[in-house]
Amino acid sequence: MQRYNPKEIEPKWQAIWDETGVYTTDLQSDKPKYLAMSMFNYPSGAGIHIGHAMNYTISDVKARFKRQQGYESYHPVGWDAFGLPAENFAIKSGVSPQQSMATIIPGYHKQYKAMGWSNDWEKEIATHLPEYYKWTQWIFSTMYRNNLAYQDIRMQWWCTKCQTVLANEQVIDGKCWRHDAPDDPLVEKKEVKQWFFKITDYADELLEAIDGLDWTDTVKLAQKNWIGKSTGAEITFEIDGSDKKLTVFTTRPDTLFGATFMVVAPEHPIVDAITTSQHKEAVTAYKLMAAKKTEVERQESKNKTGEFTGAYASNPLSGEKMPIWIADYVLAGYGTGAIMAVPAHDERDFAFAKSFDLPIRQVVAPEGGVKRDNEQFTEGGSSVVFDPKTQKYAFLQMDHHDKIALFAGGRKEGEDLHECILRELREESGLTHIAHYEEVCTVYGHYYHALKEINRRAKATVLLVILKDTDTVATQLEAHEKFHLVWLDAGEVLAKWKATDGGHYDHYILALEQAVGRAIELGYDTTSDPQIFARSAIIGEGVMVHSGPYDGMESSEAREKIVADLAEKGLAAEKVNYRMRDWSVSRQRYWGAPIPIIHCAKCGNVLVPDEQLPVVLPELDDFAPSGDGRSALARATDWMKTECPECGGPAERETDTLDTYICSSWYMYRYMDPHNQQQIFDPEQVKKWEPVDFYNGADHATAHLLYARFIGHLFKKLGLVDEPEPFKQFLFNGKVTAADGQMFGKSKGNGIDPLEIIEQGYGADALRTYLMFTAPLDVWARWDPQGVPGTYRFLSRIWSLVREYGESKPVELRSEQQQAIYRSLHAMIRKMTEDIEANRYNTAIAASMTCVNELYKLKTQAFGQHAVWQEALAGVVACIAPFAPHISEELWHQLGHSTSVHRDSWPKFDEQYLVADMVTVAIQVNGKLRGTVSAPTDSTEAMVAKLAKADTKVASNLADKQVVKTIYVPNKLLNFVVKA
RNA sequence: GGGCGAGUGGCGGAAUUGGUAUACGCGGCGGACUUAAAAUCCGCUGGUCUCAACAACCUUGUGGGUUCAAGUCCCACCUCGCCCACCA
Repeated sequence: MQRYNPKEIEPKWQAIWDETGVYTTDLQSDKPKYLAMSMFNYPSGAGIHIGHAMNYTISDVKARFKRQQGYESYHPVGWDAFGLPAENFAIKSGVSPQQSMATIIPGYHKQYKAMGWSNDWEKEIATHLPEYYKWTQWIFSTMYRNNLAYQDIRMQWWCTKCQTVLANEQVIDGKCWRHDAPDDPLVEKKEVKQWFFKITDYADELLEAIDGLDWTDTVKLAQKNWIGKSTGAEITFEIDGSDKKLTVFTTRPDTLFGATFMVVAPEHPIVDAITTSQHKEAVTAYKLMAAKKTEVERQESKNKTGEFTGAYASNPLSGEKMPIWIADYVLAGYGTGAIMAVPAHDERDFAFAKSFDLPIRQVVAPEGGVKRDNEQFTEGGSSVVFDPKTQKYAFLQMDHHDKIALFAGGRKEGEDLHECILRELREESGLTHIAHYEEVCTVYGHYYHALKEINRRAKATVLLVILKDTDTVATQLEAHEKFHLVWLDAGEVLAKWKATDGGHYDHYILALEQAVGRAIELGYDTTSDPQIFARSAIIGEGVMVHSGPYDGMESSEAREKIVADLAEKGLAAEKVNYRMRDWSVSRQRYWGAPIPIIHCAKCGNVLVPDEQLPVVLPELDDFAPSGDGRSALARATDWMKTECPECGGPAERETDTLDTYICSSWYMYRYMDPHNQQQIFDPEQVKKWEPVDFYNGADHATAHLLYARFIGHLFKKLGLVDEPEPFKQFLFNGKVTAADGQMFGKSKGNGIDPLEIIEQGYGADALRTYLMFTAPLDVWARWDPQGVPGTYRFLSRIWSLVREYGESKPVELRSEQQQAIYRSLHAMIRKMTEDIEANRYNTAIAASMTCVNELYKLKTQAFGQHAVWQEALAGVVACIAPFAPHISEELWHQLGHSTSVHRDSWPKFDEQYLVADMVTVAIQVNGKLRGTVSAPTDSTEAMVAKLAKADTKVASNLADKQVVKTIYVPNKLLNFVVKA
């Protein structure tokens, strides 16, 4: 018998598929459509690697499955050809990127075909070809005409040695990627005029549409985070001795009374106007320093830096004077570039206040304990008491159990709060010799007063009390107060409280942390762990304190009330902010689509008329940036000099090119009408084919997906599409790593070359099947050198089975033999149909393996030419065809078919073959498996119970015991609940 | 620091969503075929105890809980991975 030899059959069928156009999609077809694709490839000299093999096989399987199911299925192919790597290669080698692409891309054709991917090559696209980028430019023009494109000056990285602008990814550890030696200069920032798309206009609708997408959850979350919507308010502050006002954005207007200073970004325009002459020098120096700082430096320095401007703002509610500082932790590009600093409730403000010794005032009191009915409100305080000599804290311990509490009590009518707390301490502990005390925080707590039998809600001010000595006077405990004084480490008590669930001690824990943290700061406590007890900002909701008329309100309520009150005076307004910025679309680079703008001295920026598109990228000899911040195009004088489309006078072309993200943000639409010369695409045709049914990639690709969605939403507004979302389903698939879990990489030299695996004789089919089988698609797969031989063996078994069948003689099959074959076949068809649909390729393949194993067993009974065997083998071949297209096509033909297995061949499963006469029912005693019985399908409980009791093992477990009840799940299990 | 996710045999991973844990594959062991090897085919393969079998008990990161029944649900903890990271 002829052996399974992929080296023979794979090239054979690849050639036949090419000739017959099996994978050519009829975009006008009346069949239901299906469009499956992976993110298109960036062509480089390296060719495809194992990651590509994974990505494209995933969408190929999906496309093939649908094609076999009778869909007009389309698996398009294209090249994301513009971009930096090709340009850098051109600069180094002197070969134009146009020429490199012309040699590289045909190389990919061979590799894609060797993998057996069912691409439609008639509709191939490439973003660097004028016929494509004509429409990329048209998108720019469309943005411009719809007031969605504008020019602005932004800071850009600049390498003084290269005399060129750098992209973010070219800045490595603060230095230029080509000049990173120790004596090379740090990159600088330079102001550059750039083009932007106003994607922020679409922020809200792009955010809202996310929930309706059938995408991997983490990717949806990444989209949301990128957009970064936050709701809050803008509040306006008056500045002392100036008619200028300072507006800030905050999500916590409720903490306004806790604002103790203001911070503005160093680049904020107000800085120069308000800085007093005394502080001018220092502020200017700080601004310079901040401008030079790289991102890395900013992140390295954990300590907050800043400079006082000498100016003061007034708190619009309390009238309090607050110093205005500048600091680079406030970003010019977000909100208004200025904040009100609330150190008690914001980590960054807290750190800043500590650095510069600015006041910290708590205004939100967290609430702990469990809320109960009919609570009585009390006001009072607690004390955290420390003895520096023994380095221990004093607590109360209940006489009868080990509950530990702070000293606490309610305030009497007319009593001073601090007096009250110290009085309670004296009465409960007898401690009176106090060296120092101060307020550390205020908390609210719910508790049950066991002796008075009432529920309480208490507002407690917490004092840190430092003792002179531990001498005591007699305690004055009331009859019900049965507790005594104990000295403990703060860490022990904290651990104990934290271990108690239910949140009963939450407010105590906070009070203890704050108090101990303060004792450490003051230098009294030298033994508690400063990591655990570091004082920090109090984040979250609570009850308002130290906030004048808002005291006692819930913070969420105060938030609205304060904004409303200020709004009446025109000093505040609700405001939504987005983290997302407008899309910077211009690059001072050669290898991209030229921006279709002409600069005229008389008319300003003028759009190149649509009929003059494309603005063709001229071929040059030198592709390096021109040194003045412009691309190499600035040296292409003939190209650059043109006339103004409006006045006909002399004018210059824009020398910036478009960000490659634009090219990739609309390519899916071009796939649907790739050869259109008249328009970007025919809207009617796209409306038939949109959206992409299945899209996958091994990256969150947050920016790419967001930009593509933006284009979709814009096209919807323009009436070019019906569906604003371009990708219906997106699967974020895992990558392939080395066997040891390390990433594959050129530098590591551990790469796996898919073509080499194919060449070794295992073939593309075994490789494809292995990649889809080894792990769920969203899990990172580890490369197992034994894996491909394993799937090769599986395919060989199918091969042998079909070949043996072909050489066999006719046989008779008994009805139960036929049934057994059918049951096995249809179980596989059902499982594979469902699993491939749901992207569970690994279990789909497992189902086909199970079926093949069963057929091997059945084969020993009776094997030979018979309609049932013929059907079973054809079914197996058809079902593995999406994974292993070559072998299945070969065997399909060997089984007598004359048309391709890859169209309209997917078998349907029939439930009738899956219903068994007998089922295995598990028998449990008290939930433990004690045996199984074989019973007719849909047996009654009584019938199964009878069978079960006949089982010796079950019977022995039931002996001497009384059956209390039974649980019966038909066709599944019977559970006897017994007691001795 | 914040967010998300995951811990199941020697390994990659299954488990119809609360109902027989370890499907399928890899690896390992044994057998058949062969002069022999490779290839192929068949069988066994979670642990403890045991020469072996039977039986029993244990087992889904750890500890508790809910339930007739928990890998699956709830609470706490441990470990790992990923993404974001001064966004007010």
